[in-house]
Amino acid sequence: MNRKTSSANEINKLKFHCEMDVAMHYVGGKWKTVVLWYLIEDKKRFNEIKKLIPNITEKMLSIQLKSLEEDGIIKKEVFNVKPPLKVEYSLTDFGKTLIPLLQYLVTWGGFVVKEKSHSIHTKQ
Amino acid sequence: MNRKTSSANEINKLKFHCEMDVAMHYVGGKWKTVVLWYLIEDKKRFNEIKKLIPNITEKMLSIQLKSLEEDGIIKKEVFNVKPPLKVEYSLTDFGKTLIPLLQYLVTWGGFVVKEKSHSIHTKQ
DNA sequence: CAGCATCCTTTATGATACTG
DNA sequence: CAGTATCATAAAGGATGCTG
Repeated sequence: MNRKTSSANEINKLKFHCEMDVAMHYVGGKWKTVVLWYLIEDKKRFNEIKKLIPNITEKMLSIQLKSLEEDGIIKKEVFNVKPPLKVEYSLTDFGKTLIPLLQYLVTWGGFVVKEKSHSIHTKQ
Repeated sequence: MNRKTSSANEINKLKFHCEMDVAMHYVGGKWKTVVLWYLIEDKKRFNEIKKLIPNITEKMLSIQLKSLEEDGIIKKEVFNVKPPLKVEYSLTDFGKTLIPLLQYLVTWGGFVVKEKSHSIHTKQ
């Protein structure tokens, strides 16, 4: 695999130094991977996601959903115009290409929790 | 896989909401994955990494390397005490468990660059 | 229900100069 | 060579109240 990534990539006016930058643009930050994780299973409504992630604020959830939608990772469907609104979020086909990555992240995270809780790992 | 992650995990005094939080703690941020990517191949010196990532500042590289070392992902070896110093950074065994993830990230990033540059993907 | 607006604090990142 | 110190901005995150 090529590590000599001296040329910059450009996607929608954004410049990236390397493929890693590109990937992290889509899944980086504190919340995106968590939100996406809960959308793998099935489409969900705003408050469903909110309840699944107790410590996220409505503002942050709103920002993440908007960002993911703009990036084409998820799609938003509005089912009625008058309150109470019904809105559903789901992965796009493009977003589904992230599933293996999300699964690996969760698996690795779980692995680390086990390792660390058993104090197998120490600082080197 | 279990998505009901209501219980918090704790690693070295840090609390995490779910496995995803844990994983992102180790590889999140703008630089960590990039730095780690260049360390897969072989151990490297500070200025070697710096040259491979032209737009990183010494300060940021220093912060990332310190953080990765504290997390046990990389190890630092100092070979002489008097300037000019020789310091080498390399992945620990624990850090090497991240390699598949890093490879997937780069592969996915490359895939996206291709897709987007061909305008196959549009906002939904 | 599904958000947005506002104000605020905390992290992250950056530019530049300097040191053992 | 391998960093640190300082000053600064930008981005992320959060609390609270309000709205169509």
